[in-house]
Amino acid sequence: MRADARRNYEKLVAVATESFLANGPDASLDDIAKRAGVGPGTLYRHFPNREALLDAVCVRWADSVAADAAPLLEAADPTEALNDWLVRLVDHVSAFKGLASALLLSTDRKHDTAWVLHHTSEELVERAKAVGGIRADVTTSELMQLTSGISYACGHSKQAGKPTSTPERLIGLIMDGVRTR
Amino acid sequence: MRADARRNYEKLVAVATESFLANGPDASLDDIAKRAGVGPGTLYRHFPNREALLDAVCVRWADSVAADAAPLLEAADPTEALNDWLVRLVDHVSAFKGLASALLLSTDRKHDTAWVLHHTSEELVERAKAVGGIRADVTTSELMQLTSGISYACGHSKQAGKPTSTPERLIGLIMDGVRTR
DNA sequence: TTGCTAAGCGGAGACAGTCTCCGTATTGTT
DNA sequence: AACAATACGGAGACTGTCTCCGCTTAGCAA
Repeated sequence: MRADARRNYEKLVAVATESFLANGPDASLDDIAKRAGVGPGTLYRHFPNREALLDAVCVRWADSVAADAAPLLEAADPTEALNDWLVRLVDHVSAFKGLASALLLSTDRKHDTAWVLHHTSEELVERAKAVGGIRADVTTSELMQLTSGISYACGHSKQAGKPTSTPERLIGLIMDGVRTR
Repeated sequence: MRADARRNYEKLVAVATESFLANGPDASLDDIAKRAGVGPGTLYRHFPNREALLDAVCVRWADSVAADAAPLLEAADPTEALNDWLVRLVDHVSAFKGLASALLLSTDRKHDTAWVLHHTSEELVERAKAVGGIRADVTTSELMQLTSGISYACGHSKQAGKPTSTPERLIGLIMDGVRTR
């Protein structure tokens, strides 16, 4: 890859992140190109469609989120650690304006980013199961579905200006159904 | 309202329902107008923007869903009735391609449609609480948030072709956290 | 250095969708 | 039958997506 190509690629991802965050996932691509100081042609060569650009943006995001889990993996109480992780996940996805909620639903090993999140979650789930903290019949995918759903719901009811229950509370309800007793 | 105006209004809602179902919430409005045999101007006078048309479509839908709850209100086991209702709600929202998921998040009395759904749910929740079937600290809004989240997650993971847990299962998990014991 | 070439750039423009304006047509009433 | 008031609908301005292709530039080899 030529140096100028790499430069433009980086710049585009950076600008796109900013713009998606500010204007939601429908931000104008031509506008992103302009802000990055390149023509639309350049943007579309690097990222054939909106999805691809969104993906690239999410990749960077997901890595930083997954890094967040490291301390939780060594926590004394794995069940509480799992609880914390799910709350953080909701917070992160919300902060990212739902751009990434699709990633939580993926179990695709080929899609690196999604896999990182799924895998990280799985480790925490397994640790909690190992100490008998949560039911053995609950799968990581199920928790991811519920978590992404909560992110969605929190994001959208907040957007509508409604008084909304906190992510902590909703994750808490889920965990109440999942914890052994 | 003039007779021709009413006719066009009805036709537009009917065609829009069909088109949104077929093409998702981004279906072309000019195309809907054309199919309804009217000009774009007519569509936009009746419905100043996409949101308004979507709303009108959802109104009809929500009424039919709420009607579905009638028998459940008299069920012998209110807790199971609530469980059933939530599952149906997810099914309905999914069948409606998520067009209406926003409605579940609203607690707005002024928005008739959303209110019908919220109110119906509330009755079922209250009945379940009355017999001590579910925790008193759980609110209808919280259940609606979780339910709409599940609809979202099921819809999107299905769309991505992933093996996905059933709505019954996920609602079941929620109910496990909410039931008294 | 210089010159070459593949890789990359970016703008013009085709296309599709949203929404508005306003002259024309239709309705329902007197 | 005539006349308001109401409603219609198409032309077109505007915005955004995405493609095509002539031009530019980086990187390499002599």
